[in-house]
Amino acid sequence: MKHTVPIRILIADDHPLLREGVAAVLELRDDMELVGEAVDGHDAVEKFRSLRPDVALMDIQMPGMDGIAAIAAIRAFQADARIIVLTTYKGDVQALRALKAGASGYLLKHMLRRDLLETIVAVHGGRRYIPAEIAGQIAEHTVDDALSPREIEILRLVADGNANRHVATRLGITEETVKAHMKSILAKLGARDRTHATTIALRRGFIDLPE
Amino acid sequence: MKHTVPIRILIADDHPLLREGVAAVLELRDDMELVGEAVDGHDAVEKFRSLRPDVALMDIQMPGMDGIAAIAAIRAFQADARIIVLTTYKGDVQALRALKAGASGYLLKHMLRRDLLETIVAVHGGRRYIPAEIAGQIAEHTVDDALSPREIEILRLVADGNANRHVATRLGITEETVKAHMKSILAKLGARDRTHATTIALRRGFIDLPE
DNA sequence: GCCCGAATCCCCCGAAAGAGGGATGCCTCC
DNA sequence: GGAGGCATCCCTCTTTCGGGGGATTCGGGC
Repeated sequence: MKHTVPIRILIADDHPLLREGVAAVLELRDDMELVGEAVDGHDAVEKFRSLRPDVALMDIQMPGMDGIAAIAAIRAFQADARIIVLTTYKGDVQALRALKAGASGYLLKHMLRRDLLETIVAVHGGRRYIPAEIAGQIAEHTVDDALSPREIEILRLVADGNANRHVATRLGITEETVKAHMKSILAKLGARDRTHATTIALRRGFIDLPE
Repeated sequence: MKHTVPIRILIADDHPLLREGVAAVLELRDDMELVGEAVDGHDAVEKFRSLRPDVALMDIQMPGMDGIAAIAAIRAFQADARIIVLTTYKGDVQALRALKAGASGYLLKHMLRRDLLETIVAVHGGRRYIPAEIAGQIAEHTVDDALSPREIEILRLVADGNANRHVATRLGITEETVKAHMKSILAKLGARDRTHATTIALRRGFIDLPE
C-alpha cells in the first residue's frame, strides 16, 4: 500500500528561491512530484488548467493577479481543487479571504518542511489543515469587525495621508459621510484615532501599504 | 584555474524553505559549499565564529537578534567578513543600515538564482554588489531626511495610536516638545499628516508595524 | 571659537478630527 | 414585513493637529 501514484503538485510563488526550496524538499519524497511552477496568479490558473495537479501551493502576494483571485478562478472551473496557501503571515483577514475563496490549507513560510509535507498529505486526502495559530486568530475576530468595501476604500485614502475633505471630494461624497464612516471604522477596529486604525488594518490585512 | 577550493557559505534565515532553496541552488555548484545554517541572529554570530565561512547570507528580519545587529557583531571580530543581506525588500533605511553595519551585498528574495550566484562570487572577490534598484533608492533619500532616534521613538508611539499628550507623558516631556518633533518628522518625510508619516516610515523601513 | 543639529520648551491660531447625537433610503435575510 | 447592515447626509461641540513663529542648552565638527 505504499507504492501508489505520487501526489502531483503545482507551486505558484514569485520567489524563485522558495520554489527551489519546495522543489528540493519534494524531490526527496517518492510519494510526491512537483509538476509545475508558476510565477504569478495568471500563470497559476493557466498551469493548473493544463497540468491538473492534485494539490496547488499558492502564495497570496504576487504581482498581477493575486493568489486569492487565482484560487477563486481555479475553483470556478474545478470545484474540488485542493489548494494550500503558502505565505508569510498577512493577518486574519487575508487568511479568511483565502479560505472563503476555497483554499483548504494555510501554511506560513517560516514553518518546517514537516508541516509542509503533512499539510500536502492532509489536503490531498480531502481534509482541511489550518494551523491553530491562524485558526485562533480568525476565530478571535470576524464576528462584527469586518470592514465594508466602502470603509476599506476610505481607510486606504486616509492611510495615504488624505484629510476627510479630500477623501470626500475624491469619492464624490460629503465630508460628513466620510466622518460617519471613520467613526464606524474606529469602532470596528477598536482604534484610538485614524493613525491607529491604519496600523491595525495593515497588521490584520485589511489594507496594504500605499504605493 | 577552475578547480580551486569551493567558497564556504553560511546562511542565516528563519525560513526553512528558503534555506532549503539556497542549499539546493548551491549543491549544483562545485565551486560553492554550504557549510552551515542559522535560524536567528545569535545563531548566525555563533556559527560564523565556529565555521569561519567565506561568505554569509543574512536575512534582516529574524526573531531575537536581528540581522543588522548580527552583521555588526560579526564584523566586530572579523573586520573583513563578507556578508550579503538576503531580504524581501524593506525600504531604503534598512538597506542603508545594513550596508553601514558592514554588509557588502544586498539581495532581494525575489531575485533569481543567477543573481544569487553572481553576488556570492563578487562579494567573495572583495567587491560590493548592490542592485541598481536599491542603490537608486538609497541615493534618492538619506540626504537630509534621516529621522533622529528621538523622532523615531515618537513616531513609533504615534503609529500605535497615541495622541501627542500621551506620547509626552510616556516620554516624560512636554506636549509642546512632541509637537515640535512632529513638525520635524512631517517636514523630513514630506508627509501631509501623522497618518501619512506613519505609512511613509513603514514603507521606507524607519519603523515596523506595532505589536 | 563658531556653527549646526538635536532636544527641549514656549506662544498663537485656524483647521481638522472625533464623540455625541440624529435622519434617510436601500438592500437582503429570515 | 420587520430587523439589520450599508451608505448617505445633517448638526453641535470639544479636543487635537499642525503651521507659524520663537527660545534655550548641549554636544560635536571645522
